[in-house]
Amino acid sequence: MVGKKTEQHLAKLGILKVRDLLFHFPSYHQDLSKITKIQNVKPNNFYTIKGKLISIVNKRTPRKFISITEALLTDETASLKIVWFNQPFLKKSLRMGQELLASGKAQIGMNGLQLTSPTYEIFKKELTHTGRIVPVYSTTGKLTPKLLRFLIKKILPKAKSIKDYLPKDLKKRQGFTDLNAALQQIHFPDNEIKLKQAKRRLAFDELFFIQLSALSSKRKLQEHKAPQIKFDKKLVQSFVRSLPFELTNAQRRAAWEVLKNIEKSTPMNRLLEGDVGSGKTLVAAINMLEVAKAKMQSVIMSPTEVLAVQHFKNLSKLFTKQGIIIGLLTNNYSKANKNFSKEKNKIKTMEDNLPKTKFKHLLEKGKIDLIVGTHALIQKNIRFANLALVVIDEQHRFGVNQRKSLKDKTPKLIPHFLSMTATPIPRTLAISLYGDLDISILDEMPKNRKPIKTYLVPSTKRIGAYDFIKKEIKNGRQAFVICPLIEKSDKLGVKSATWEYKKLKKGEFKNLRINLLHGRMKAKEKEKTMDNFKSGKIDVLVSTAVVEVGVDVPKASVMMIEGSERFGLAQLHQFRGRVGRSKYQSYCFLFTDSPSQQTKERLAALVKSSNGFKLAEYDLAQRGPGEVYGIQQSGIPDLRMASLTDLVLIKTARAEAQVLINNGLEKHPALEKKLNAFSKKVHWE
DNA sequence: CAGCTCCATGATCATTGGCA
DNA sequence: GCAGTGCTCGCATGGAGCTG
DNA sequence: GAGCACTGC
Repeated sequence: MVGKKTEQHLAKLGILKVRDLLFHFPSYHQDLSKITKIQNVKPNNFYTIKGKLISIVNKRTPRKFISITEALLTDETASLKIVWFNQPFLKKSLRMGQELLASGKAQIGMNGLQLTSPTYEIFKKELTHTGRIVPVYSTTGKLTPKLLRFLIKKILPKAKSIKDYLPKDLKKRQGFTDLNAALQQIHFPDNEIKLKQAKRRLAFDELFFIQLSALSSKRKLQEHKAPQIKFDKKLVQSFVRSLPFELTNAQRRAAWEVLKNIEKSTPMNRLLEGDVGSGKTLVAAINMLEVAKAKMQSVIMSPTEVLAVQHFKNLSKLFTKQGIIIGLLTNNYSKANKNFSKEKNKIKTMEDNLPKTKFKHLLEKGKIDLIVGTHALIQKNIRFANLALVVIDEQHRFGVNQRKSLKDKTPKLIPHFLSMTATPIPRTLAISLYGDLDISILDEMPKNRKPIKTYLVPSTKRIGAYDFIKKEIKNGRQAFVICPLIEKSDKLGVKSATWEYKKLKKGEFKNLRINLLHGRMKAKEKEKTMDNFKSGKIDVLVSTAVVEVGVDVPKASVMMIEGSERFGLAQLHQFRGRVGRSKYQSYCFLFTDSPSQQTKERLAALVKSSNGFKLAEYDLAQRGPGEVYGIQQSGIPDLRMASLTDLVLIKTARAEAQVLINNGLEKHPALEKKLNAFSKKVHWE
């Protein structure tokens, strides 16, 4: 279809077929449709002018070999000089007296007004590069915007042969244009209105397929059966009562949602969102308890071994009196504890360091009620007797493949799934990202938790902050110092971790044990540093954003963040969550050199609110969905046209997708086909 | 550190006055 | 498969910020 | 000039 050279170039953009090219949407449009009379051209603005070419000259600069082409364009009001660099061929390709259009910025040269390096086009009926609303594409290497426009314009007629996969009645209902028309208009719009319509239609498509794919996989899942775990009110009540603290309302609500969910015979697929410390594990625990009492098994999977061990310890403590057998399975450990009710608060070890084969055997026989482990391990060759509940920590969506791999390990029923994440994604957004999941949110912190005192510190009080840290450390606490960069790439004096580390070590904190942590260190070093910090061998840790999620350093009470304007709110919030994990009052100091009012407001939001969800929403509104922490990892395909902030469109997409699913997709083969292609693209998790 | 992409930039004329 | 014709687009370089 | 499509042989 295209020559091989351009084909190669296009391939770099992922464009292999004509179709891909048609769907290579402009990243934005430039409105060059207004033609200004030369008379009215003023310096330092961008104009499109139209006029006759009355002179064109090539010059050379004396020193360097730069060629300059000067032309004079005249319309009925005046004439204007145009300057191009390094393209002497223009003189040949343009003829005197020709009508030209040129778009560029007007500047004052020594010799008066001129248009510098404008994009130009010989006037004809069908303009493509100027004198209209012009598409601007993302390009690579040798491809230029002009070339791409040329190619696309050439093949645009072929858009007619692509069938519109959206059902007619849907289009009618929503007032959408045809796909063909939308494609025409998205590339070469006739006017703003038609462009908007096209955008809306294409944006809808993107969101629609996300929803459709999510809902259809949700429906598929519901065709399977899951073990029903009867809600045992007394059990839950007595367990909750036995706890040394009270549940938050959010926890009650979430636990209830889950309990009701696993009571059904259709498999649960639910996402539990909650800030660090909001008590997600407890919600899971309540349900795992029920499962165990129903003589079934649950499993909880963590991303790292450290976290798995932490969970193991916590759950062991929690279930002290429940007579549940808990197993831990990681690369280094495999053990199983039984918690007896009679021996007060003592955990009796049933088997420690037992060989993995034996562990697996016990597991398969159903002798272990609750298994804690790492993601990878549990998916390896392990069999369960009757797995009923799978809890996944910090892995937002459980892939179909992984799900399958677990399904094979258990007789006939599909277990219930509960994913937990500490990344607070606003509900509205979460619905569109995780349309196949039900969502529970813990947006409330336990009462006994002291909110972290957060301050935006002016540079004049920096010394005071350091003094404060020293005081805290004297009292046996520890502190983080977070910097946005590793090395000093200071164009605008942004703090870097290495730099800051050196400075502090020599200066303010020279009497303290201080260490550095960043992403370019070797894994072992990182680990060692973290361990040292955790065990209190280090007072101050200077670090970049790599501080591991979920690390628990109880004695850390100060989080100091340099260049805080460079982080998203949600991320700052995550940092803040690393501190204040115990009874001590904790603090967060934000530093910024940015004088901008907007950043100040943003940071002020952080000072005011300790609610991760609110902050994420704020980020969503202020900086757009791309900036919301955690979106990148969500496995959402690139949205070119759609914006995740367009909640109205998301809702309609979801509603329409629901209608389609309910009525049966089979009636719309084109749609089904497209959906399958889409699902294939997305399902690599 | 490398490899890319994105963006801004590139060049000037002619006059004047004093001096040899 | 090869030559001839006619079409469109065609700068160069450096620093910058981003990602693997 | 580089690519490329189209034509005509």
